[in-house]
Amino acid sequence: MLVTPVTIVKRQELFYSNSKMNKKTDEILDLRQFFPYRLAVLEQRVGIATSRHYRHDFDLSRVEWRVMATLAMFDSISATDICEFSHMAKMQVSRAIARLKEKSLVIQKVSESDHRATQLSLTEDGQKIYRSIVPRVLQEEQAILGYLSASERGQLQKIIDKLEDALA
Amino acid sequence: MLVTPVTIVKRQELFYSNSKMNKKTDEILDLRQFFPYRLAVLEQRVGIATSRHYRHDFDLSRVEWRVMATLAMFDSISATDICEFSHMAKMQVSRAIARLKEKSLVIQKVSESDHRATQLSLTEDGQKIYRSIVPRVLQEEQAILGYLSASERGQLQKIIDKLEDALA
DNA sequence: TTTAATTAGTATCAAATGTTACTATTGTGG
DNA sequence: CCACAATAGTAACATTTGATACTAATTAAA
Repeated sequence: MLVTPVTIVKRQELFYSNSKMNKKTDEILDLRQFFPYRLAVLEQRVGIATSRHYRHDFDLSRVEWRVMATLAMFDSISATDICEFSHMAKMQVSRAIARLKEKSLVIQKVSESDHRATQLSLTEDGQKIYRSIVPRVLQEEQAILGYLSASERGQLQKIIDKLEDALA
Repeated sequence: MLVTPVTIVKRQELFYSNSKMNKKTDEILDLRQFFPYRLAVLEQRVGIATSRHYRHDFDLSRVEWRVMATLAMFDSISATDICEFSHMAKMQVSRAIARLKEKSLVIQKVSESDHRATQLSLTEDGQKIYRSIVPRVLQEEQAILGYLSASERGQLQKIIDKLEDALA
């Protein structure tokens, strides 16, 4: 069981304030209030809760799921487009496609207009699996967001929008 | 360059509303509005921005950094306590400790009271490096949060609190 | 006590991931 | 045209990560 931290620096002001951040440099950082850390912990938990629905039951990795979710949004799309759309590196996407082809969930054919590129799409099986996953992850999302009030959900969306714009 | 999605389901209501989530199941999920996905993308960016300050300049992995940050908060602590406090698996922590010992940033000695357990602490060098990192990551945090208004930062903190309580 | 069950930490092996470089194809400047 | 740069996708290698199982030590149970 964990004892009490030696020195917990009060960082409420830091988190809240926008002031010029020149506090003493040799202070102890309280990880539990450090935004990047909190975000990482939260993301991990949300990711675990969500990925159950495709990993456990359909043996899909997160990258594979994202590729499928991207393909479902487009008629036919190249691997590079998937990278751009889904914010993943091309090697990740390439490998995910390879596995999805093995599982016959995705078809890949050389593009007519550019013989370097390929056109990808979900197979019937791929679509079927996709359609079974969607309501489940949506329900999971709603379960999680359900812990927030309606106005908090609005705030959250706006905040994520802002941060993404800023960090893009 | 990416073409327009075939069918973008309007999911604003879903994201905002708390309603009973029985929409048609065979809809297309718009990844870009799906909370777990957005959170993952955001977390990745924040993580990259933050980790620059210890990875690039001190060759520390994220886990190593977290172990150090945890050690800095306690006089002397066991590996298991680090796991519990920092939300990491024990194998991750064990490996991070091994590397930190190689770098002479951490000392590990067998606990007096329990000869299975160990007591860990930062070395002088470890403390020195820690103290150089803290102001940098704090500044990075502030730069990121600086894109939000003061009230938004407050909202964000409250929202993370709520979600973490719920998902714990 | 002696035995069984639990715990702390690590070793080991398989799987996933990152990095670099390669092949094939297309675009571009002379 | 032709040489050269840029692009799409993959291969190959090194490194990291995850899962399992193991050793040693402690606790609980009979």
